[in-house]
Amino acid sequence: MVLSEKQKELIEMIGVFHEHKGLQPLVGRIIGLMLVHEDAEVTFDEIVEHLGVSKSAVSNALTFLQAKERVTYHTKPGDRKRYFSLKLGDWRSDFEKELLNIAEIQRFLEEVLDTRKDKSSEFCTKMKDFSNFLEFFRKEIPILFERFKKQYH
Amino acid sequence: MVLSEKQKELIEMIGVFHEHKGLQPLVGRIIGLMLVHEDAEVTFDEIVEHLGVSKSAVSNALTFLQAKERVTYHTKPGDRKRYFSLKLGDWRSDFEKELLNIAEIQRFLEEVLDTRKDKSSEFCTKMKDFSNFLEFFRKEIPILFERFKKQYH
DNA sequence: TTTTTGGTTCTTCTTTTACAGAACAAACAA
DNA sequence: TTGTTTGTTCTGTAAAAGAAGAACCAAAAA
Repeated sequence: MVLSEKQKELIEMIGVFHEHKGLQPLVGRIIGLMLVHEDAEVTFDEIVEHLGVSKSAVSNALTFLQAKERVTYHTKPGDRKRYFSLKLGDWRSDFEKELLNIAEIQRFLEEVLDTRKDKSSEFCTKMKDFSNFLEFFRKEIPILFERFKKQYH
Repeated sequence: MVLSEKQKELIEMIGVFHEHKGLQPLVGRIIGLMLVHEDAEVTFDEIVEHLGVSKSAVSNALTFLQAKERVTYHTKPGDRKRYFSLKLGDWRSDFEKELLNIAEIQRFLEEVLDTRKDKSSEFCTKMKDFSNFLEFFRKEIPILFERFKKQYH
């Protein structure tokens, strides 16, 4: 398959987006390539060629993506190549995990509040306020997912 | 002020938490120090001493935190020191921005869907499903914040 | 005026990241 | 058997990150 300019551009944009989330550049671009690839799956060689990187870099990136359960591969009879693709099936739980994770700061806030003597200060009130919201948020997220499921299926 | 073991531990934990979000180590620890500090505000020197880092590192970290509007300082009459503290007042909009930002991937998903020929494939269906959820999510987040405000105030 | 305080900027150093390239290995093919 | 395909692992390295230390500067104090 040959990539159009538009596709190459999308790969870069998706790559940068994932870089901002702390993933290494190549990892984000592999995700981009898998998303735009017409077969929705790519071989090891295709990654090497389309992204112009070394085999070792690709091997490490794929190992990482599989460890994080973002990618799997399957094989085809009479073909030794692996066909790597995104585990898009899990987007729901992945996204939920991500949301709950950013709310993890609540645990630290509560611990900090425990250690503070000025419980009724404006500072503590604001922290408590935020902590309460995060608690609320963590309870509401699963409900939000449920509502979506019912509404759209 | 002298920090207890518990407080030092909290600073480290809060530091690591922020490192995972892509902030540089010292920045996360400064946030931790400001959270546990009994005055809820720290001077430049206190940061240098409590965290055992150089003045230049502290200067750069504080510049960064102020640019990101996470920190401000005020001064006291007859005292040349700056008292730096967290801008905790904005937690609500900050957190909302963070949530909407992680939903930004939807934009790319829609663009990818545009370029794909296999619109009715399982792959595209799942992407569209995710994209729909993200749209739903982005609309619901502000509502969630509103509900919290009413419920707890 | 000179000195001190509080902080910034510039240069340098160390460590880590992200990748390249070559050697290697396992499975299959000839 | 020998060679080929499909990756993996090991070693090296350029570049960037993160911070140290010294020089520097502006405002206030002496």
